[in-house]
Amino acid sequence: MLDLKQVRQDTQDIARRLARRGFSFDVEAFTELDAARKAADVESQALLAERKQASKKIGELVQSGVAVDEAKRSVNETLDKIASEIDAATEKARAAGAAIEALLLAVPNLPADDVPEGSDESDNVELARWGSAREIANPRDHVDIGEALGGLDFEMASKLTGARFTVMQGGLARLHRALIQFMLDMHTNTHGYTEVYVPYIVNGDSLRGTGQLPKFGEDLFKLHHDPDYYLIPTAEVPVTNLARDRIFEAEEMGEGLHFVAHTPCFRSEAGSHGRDTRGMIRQHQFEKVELVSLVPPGQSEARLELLTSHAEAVLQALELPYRKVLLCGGDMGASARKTYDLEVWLPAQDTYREISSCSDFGDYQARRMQARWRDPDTGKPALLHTLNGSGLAVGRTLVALLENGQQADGSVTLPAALAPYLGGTVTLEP
RNA sequence: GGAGAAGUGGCCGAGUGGUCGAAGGCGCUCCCCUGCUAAGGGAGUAUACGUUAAUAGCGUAUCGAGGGUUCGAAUCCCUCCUUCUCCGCCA
Repeated sequence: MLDLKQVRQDTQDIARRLARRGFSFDVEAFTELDAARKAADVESQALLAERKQASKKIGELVQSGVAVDEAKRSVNETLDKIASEIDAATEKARAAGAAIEALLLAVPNLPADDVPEGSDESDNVELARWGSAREIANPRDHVDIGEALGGLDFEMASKLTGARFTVMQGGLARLHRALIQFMLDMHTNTHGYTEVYVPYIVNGDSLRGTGQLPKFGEDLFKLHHDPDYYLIPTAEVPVTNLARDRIFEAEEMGEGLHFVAHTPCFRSEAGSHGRDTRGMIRQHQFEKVELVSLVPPGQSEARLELLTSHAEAVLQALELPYRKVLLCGGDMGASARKTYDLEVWLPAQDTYREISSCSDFGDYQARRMQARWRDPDTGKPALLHTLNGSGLAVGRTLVALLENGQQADGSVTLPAALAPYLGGTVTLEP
């Protein structure tokens, strides 16, 4: 969330900047709530101070030998007067504080200055293209290719569970697993990330930390458990929350903490919009290799470029044509202040589709989860900056490899980089 | 799942109803001393909110979380969470 102090100070400016991402910030409502909170705060604090003084006085008298009843009598007047007011005043202050908190939690992050204005994906800006699509006459989509290979079965999955799930077997299941290993190895061996294994089920605090709650609960699979448990929608949640309520020393922070994790991701919203009903583009369950960076403030902009390049390196190694897109304000996730999407070329769809999303969150998530480090210059705890990006979405990578590697004879040719992970072969035969 | 023990500041660790935001130690910062190294002396060292020009003062809150008792709670009571030990179960 945003810094309450900053919002209070630069209210108009904040509202103007939020408007660039299509969020209308109710300045009047905020100002009113904040004033009410302040008034309630001052009132309850004054009453508490009064009671504290009176109690202290009783304590002093008792210590000096005065009987307790006697001591109480001497300050009774004050206490009687305020006893009834304190409950009401503190409750009022608590409610007013909660109201501000709720309002603030619903406000998205301020977009970075270079984020283009716009309301939806049509206002996104294409920055670069890499690779060139191979000419494929009458390209088949991954569903046809996968079923022809005998490795992709959506009907079986719907029998086991329902719509929006996949069963893979044989060479495809192996390719799927190989992709995960390949990505993890690249990020740990050449990009310097630390691999972590994390829970796939998280609590509400973690989801509030990264911003999925309170606003986007309908996108989550919630378990029957008390207290509330949720299946993770992305590894971003457990991995970023590794820093929740922590203060890192400058030495352990170094140039930043960089984690990579492979996890399944569970999304309930997928499918409710009727988009991508065919194939494994949009599933309730999919695998992702996720990059998460926690860096000292001021370093997140540079880190975003680096992190994005790490995701690009996977696409390049897999020889998949893609483009890099800068999201406009209206298309970004609420917590992000700047996001690059990497979109891979899908011949059958004759278009680029998102395969990675890399975002800089500034201190927005860190403030929610109180992820801090001890700033060596001041000696004081200061909020970290957080980033994450997919490196890559595994299911969609598989789709892209099938569609881009398809041959006229029904086989699929895979990039050489995968050979070590596939027992030396780079061809999938029907 | 059962039985016990414990959760205090960056860390360790005192504190069972009163002036305790909290002794002491470690770590850290500044100063002094010391011709190296090591050691020594002194001062300071939580966070949030409010007030303020102020990162100065002052006020309020915070001792796992939430309730309760009390004029007053780190301290007493209740519920929950977590950790540890033992038992059960289990990949």
